[in-house]
Amino acid sequence: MTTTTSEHSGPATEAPPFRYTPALANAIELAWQDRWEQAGTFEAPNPVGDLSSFGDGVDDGAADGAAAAAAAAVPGESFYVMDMFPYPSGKGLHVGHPLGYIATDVTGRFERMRGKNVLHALGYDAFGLPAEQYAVQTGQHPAITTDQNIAVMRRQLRRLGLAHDPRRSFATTDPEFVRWTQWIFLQIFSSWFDPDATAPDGSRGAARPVSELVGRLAAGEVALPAAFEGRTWADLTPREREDVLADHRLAFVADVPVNWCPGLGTVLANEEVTADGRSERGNFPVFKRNLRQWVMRITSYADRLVADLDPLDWPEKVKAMQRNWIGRSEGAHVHFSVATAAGERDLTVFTTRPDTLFGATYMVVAPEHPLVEELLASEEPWGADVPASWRGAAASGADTPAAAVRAYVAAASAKTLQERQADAGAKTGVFTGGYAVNPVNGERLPIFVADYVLMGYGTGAIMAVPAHDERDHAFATAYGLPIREVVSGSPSGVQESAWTGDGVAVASANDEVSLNGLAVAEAKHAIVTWLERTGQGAGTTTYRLRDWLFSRQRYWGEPFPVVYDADGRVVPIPEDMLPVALPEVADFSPRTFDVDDAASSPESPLSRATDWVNVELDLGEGLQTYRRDTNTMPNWAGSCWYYLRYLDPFDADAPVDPALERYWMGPQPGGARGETGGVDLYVGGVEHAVLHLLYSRFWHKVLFDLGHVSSREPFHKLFNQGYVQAYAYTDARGVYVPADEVEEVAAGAAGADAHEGPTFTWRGEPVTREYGKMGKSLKNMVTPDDMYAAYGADTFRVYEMSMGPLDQSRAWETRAVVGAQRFLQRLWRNVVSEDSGLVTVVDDAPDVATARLVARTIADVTTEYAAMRPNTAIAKLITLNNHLTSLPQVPRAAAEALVLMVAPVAPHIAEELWSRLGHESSLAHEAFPVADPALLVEETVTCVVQVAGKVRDRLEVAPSISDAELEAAALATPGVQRVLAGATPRTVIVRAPRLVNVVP
RNA sequence: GCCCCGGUAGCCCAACUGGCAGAGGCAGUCGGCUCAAACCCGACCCAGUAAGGGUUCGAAUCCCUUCCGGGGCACCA
Repeated sequence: MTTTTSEHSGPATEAPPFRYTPALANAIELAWQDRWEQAGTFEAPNPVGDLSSFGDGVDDGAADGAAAAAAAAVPGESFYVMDMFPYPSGKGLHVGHPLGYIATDVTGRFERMRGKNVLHALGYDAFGLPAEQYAVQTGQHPAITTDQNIAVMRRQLRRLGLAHDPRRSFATTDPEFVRWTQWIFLQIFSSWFDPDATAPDGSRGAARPVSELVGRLAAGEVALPAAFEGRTWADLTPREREDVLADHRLAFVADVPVNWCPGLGTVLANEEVTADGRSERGNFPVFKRNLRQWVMRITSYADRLVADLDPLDWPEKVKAMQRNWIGRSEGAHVHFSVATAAGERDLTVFTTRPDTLFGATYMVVAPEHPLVEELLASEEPWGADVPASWRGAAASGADTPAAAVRAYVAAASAKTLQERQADAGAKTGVFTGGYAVNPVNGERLPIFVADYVLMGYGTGAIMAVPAHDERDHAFATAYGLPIREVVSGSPSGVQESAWTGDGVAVASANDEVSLNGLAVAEAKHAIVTWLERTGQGAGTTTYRLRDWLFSRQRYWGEPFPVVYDADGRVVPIPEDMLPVALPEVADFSPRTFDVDDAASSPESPLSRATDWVNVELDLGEGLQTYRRDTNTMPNWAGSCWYYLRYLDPFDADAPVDPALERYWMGPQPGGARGETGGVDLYVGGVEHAVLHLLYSRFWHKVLFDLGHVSSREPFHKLFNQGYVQAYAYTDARGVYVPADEVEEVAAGAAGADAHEGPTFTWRGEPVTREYGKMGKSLKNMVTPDDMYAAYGADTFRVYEMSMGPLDQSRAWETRAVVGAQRFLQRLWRNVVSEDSGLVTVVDDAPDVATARLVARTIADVTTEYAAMRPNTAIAKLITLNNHLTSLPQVPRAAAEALVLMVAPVAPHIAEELWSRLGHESSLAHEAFPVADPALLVEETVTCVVQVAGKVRDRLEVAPSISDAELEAAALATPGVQRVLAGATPRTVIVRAPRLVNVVP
């Protein structure tokens, strides 16, 4: 293409006719975007299958590198680069949104020029709340809204010139995609976690088909649960069998304590509830309720999810957040026996400090603990020796433990999670009237109910060791309970405050075991050994991670591919009947409630589609009436596996052809993708550190265990890009004013406060500056469309990439964009005459200085691009460009190298210049320049001569100079001579060829 | 409260395993082009690295303390 234009950048200007103006930039960009699309330039060939060649008939541009590459074998080296895919919100993009997309595009284009087969595509995460809420308001089906939003977003992003393979784009709402999401769900449903199985990577404990478990149950190798004692597998009804299997399935329906959010009308996963007990979306109160819901047994994988973080090339911060969330902690279960009205009961506690067992002085159970009711059965009055403070709040006026505890439990359950956490620190509780026997010394310990112990962690019961646990210490102090030191080391005494540090065990012995004198770690080991030998406990590991609540009471999500028979037994839908599509409904909204109505229950919009819910099917048991599941999957389902579908978007037989998964994602021990395999580069915001990234790792490991994928992790390298933020301004009333109309008054200028920084005015009135998100409500939004119109996409790309390190957040500054534009204008001028439009480069060889600078730039820019530092790469390109500007004539060799190196960040202008330089095909597959090593070696280097660390002189020396020669030369310099003034140096440090330091 | 990351010219940011504090951009100043201005071209100006202490021949870089900013976790037994 050769774009000729006489358009000017503005009406009143007389710019030269071939200047690189925004108008010219736009013309070039649109033309190249069309050409790329028509030629299929960025279509990445698969090694096998329907995408192994380029779009049939569409591609006549055989001259393009992509087509040439496809004709030959697929490159052996693949590079799979991905963005966390967008939710098409319809609100419109601002200049911050494309940051990550540009970054992956730059890296992808660079790697493509390095000869790799680069796969880069973008799909849409299209199920979810905004489209549903819009549907609720307007009655328009969310599918229509979603399609419209996707179309708008596609157009906006296309204008950026992203090198995506358009054939591989999809939305999670596409029926074919939903089909495979449901298929994977059924794979998980049909699997159980066999703790004794070995995974393909050698780890212990792996997913296996449930059919294997059925075989073992039928053969009696695995015992039935206690409820079915005396019966055999063959005796059980189908419903009973399913109940047995549900205890093992990786996806199962169960009555579980869930986070119920009346304001949203749905239940939420733990990860979707904020630390202060509110919904992440909408910020509504959340209550704990027991409800029948789908759950995924992610906790089975807790160990592997922790262990496999190590080999991943991820930011340490994200790894730490995942480790923290999983919260693995090693300790012991210890059995205490409790006498109740109904007889002896076991109270098992979890502790990370079994070495402090001898220091236990009381017990605490969570208000929801099942033992509570048993303890209260007796209804006996308080014993005479029970202090008043143990009897609960005076207001309750309870004269029996049962009444006091019930009042306390009721009060605790009425609290929202938020209230419960707000009260943390103030320890409250009530004595239950019961006692537990400490297995190490037979002491009777009073059992309290207190809400500082959580039912959701460990066993929901603890042994309290006030001397060595701060929480127990606070409670013991408040309730007058004894504090007994069993680990030495407290500086101020344990009566004063708990000692949780290291020390030596004291007062910790019975007839069979003594911990006295042992350090903490040894003492733990000794007591666990004793507990295990005597059957009173065992070493164990627990996790903070909870199983994943997987159902939502919403319309716009994937339906569950199961039905229930007349007995309420879950029956999976056969694979050939997938996908299960959503029914048409009149009302898309779940029933929502008053945000504080804890007693309400969820009611899904699907439950009203009775024709759909009640269905006659033949599922191999004859025609029967079944009931469908009226929940839908959470928004995370599609994003748990979408990265596999880009590889093989049209596969009708599997979510992905295993051969393609191996080629694009397979492990490369010692190579780029390491032993884990996975996507080569995954870029997105840190906000997904635990949610999406943990869930998809879990699904991936199940697919790995079942043999569907060869990689054991989905994402080998993860990169978190920063955010683009912006200044906003408020006037005296606190109302936002348009940021682009605010004027800055320099510090020290007339009228400015000399001591403060710069001040700001809007229409002459002072305004206050604040910093934060970009958005319409703050009147500081700048859109990509604004940038295309004012500068063109290339300038916008260069500016975004040059603002600073990719992983840092940065402030948008529109007035600084002109720097990027000047760079590209100068680049243009170095190749093309602004007056005639003709190419001005000459074929003469570059002078030595230019050749060296070109070589140096190639070497540096290659390093910077490869390390994802486009900001420093651009700085070096600008340096070379400025050097070429200073030459009377630009040599072709230098210009071509520069154009190729600019291509990843500013692809349109680079293609245009490349074309004008006489090349017929796109530079997208052109080899990235390689520096001539001979030119990288400096002829002379500057050696710094220091005396006592201060620079006193400089020498121009050969890089190969020896230490001795250099030392002699340095000592002879006038600078050294002057400072030393005849004295003999004590030491001379020589770091040839760069530095000599003389120590006088 | 605990943990992590950061603080370098007016602003955004560079500086390889410790070795000349400056690559690049914005803003500013001066000059060229111009009737003039903008654009453009050329040149210039600009910090001793948040503060203090330590290690070292030598510290922006390593260690300690403090301050400031950003983020994560927070009754997890």
